[in-house]
Amino acid sequence: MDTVTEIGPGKEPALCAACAVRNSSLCGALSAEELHGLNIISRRKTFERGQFHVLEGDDALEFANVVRGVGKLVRGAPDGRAQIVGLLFPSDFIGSYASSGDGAQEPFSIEAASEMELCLFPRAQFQKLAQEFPGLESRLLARTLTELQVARDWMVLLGRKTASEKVATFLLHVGQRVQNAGCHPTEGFDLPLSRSDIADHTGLTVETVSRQIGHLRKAGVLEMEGTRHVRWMDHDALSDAAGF
Amino acid sequence: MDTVTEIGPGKEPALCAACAVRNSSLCGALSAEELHGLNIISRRKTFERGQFHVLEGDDALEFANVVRGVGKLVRGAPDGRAQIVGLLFPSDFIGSYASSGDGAQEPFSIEAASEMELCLFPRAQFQKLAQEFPGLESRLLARTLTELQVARDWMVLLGRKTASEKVATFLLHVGQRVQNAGCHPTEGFDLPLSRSDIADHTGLTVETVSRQIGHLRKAGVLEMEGTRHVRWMDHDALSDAAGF
DNA sequence: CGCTTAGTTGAAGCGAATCAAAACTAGTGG
DNA sequence: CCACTAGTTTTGATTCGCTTCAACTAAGCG
Repeated sequence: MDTVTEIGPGKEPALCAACAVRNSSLCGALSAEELHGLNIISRRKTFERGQFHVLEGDDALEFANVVRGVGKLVRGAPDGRAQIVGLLFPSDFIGSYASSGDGAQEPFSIEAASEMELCLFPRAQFQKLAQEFPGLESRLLARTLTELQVARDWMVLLGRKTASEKVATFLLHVGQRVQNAGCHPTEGFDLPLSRSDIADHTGLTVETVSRQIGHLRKAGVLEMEGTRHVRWMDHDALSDAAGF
Repeated sequence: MDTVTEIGPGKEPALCAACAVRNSSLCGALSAEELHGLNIISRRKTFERGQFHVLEGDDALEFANVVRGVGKLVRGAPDGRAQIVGLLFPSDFIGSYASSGDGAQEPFSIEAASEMELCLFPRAQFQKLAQEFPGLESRLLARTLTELQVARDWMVLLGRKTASEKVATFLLHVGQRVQNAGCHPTEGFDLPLSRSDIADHTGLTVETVSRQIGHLRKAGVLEMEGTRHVRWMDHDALSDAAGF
């Protein structure tokens, strides 16, 4: 549960042109020249489950793309309460990019939910690139708008949905995201989050999450193998259970 | 409770250079030339309390700036449950601007919480302007990032705060926003939202909101005149009650 | 002044949290 | 391979905070 400075294969030179998330990430729209600019300033870093990329309140020094794995954006209270305000999947961009202003603070911690690989860009250098290539900023705006939409959708869940609706919605969303990443539509997937993470994302407790998953299984909406693998989901029934 | 097509003073020509929110809004960073471009395409429209600017699912045809009053971003469920996912104060920008893609749908309804005046820009024309003047897009990005931060902060409230913390936090936030707009720091203000709106924003019921405000008053944290006017707040005590 | 809507207050019920413990998993070392 | 430990998930019993339902009060408006 500590910040990682150097792990696994450690720093690796980035090879943007051959990158796994090249097309779906921010980098997708860049020309060869622009891509080269990114290539020079980027480096790879791997995180094991539970390790932090940044901590709430740290100085923001880097931007990043998720290359592999799943991450959590966590806001924590001193008394132990925690809320996951967003999930990070491959090709997602990390960091509150604003063209002006440096000395920014990280608004939440970023923790690896599974083994996770990031492609890091030093803040100042990335900002300079973004000013040279306005296409980068456009794409950042589009991504930020999507994130805002996702966040507001989740606000509806947190404010107005019941426990069972929350869990059903969560499974539906994660199922979609995971399957998009893997590109195989209907054969099950591994949940990237623990029960405790699901609780912190849905505003529930571990016990309630566990019970609600149990209900969905008994109702035949869902079939699981172990605690993490979802074998299949009745998408329509789950969609009903998710409730609007 | 219907969409308004033409009301009050109705369409007015915009006079950007003399606009009340000229400096704090998106328009603040524009040159005389750019401002002129906006001036030509914009028009003013006034909404009475309860009237809608757009409805969830409508085609998105316009962007706007809030000039006066307060608005609500509302997502509603068929069964009557509603969640306010954001508030609009003077100088706030309205509309999910993405440089590409037209045919967008409004993701939520926008309703006037008090009398409200907007400065409207036709979608296509505004997009063209934004492409000509990249400074506009930069500022849009900065604003969108702020909104995202606000939304995520609110997720923490919805997911993990108690009823009394929610209400205290709400009062603190609205107090700040209203006083920023008016620029008088410590002499009380009018709540722009009804109890029912507060409930829909905090994920509570009207009754609970009412009771919690009552508690805060009895505790001497807050003094009110009627149901809408806050005479003064013990900022420190309220901040404690808001809880992190 | 009566009518309608908004806000407050009280009593009862319920959904999710809390508390407690058992079942299961995964990792470690003998 | 199994015993041991630590962590996660499930299950059960109980409690509590908020909702629901209902009545009442205050405020706005013809």
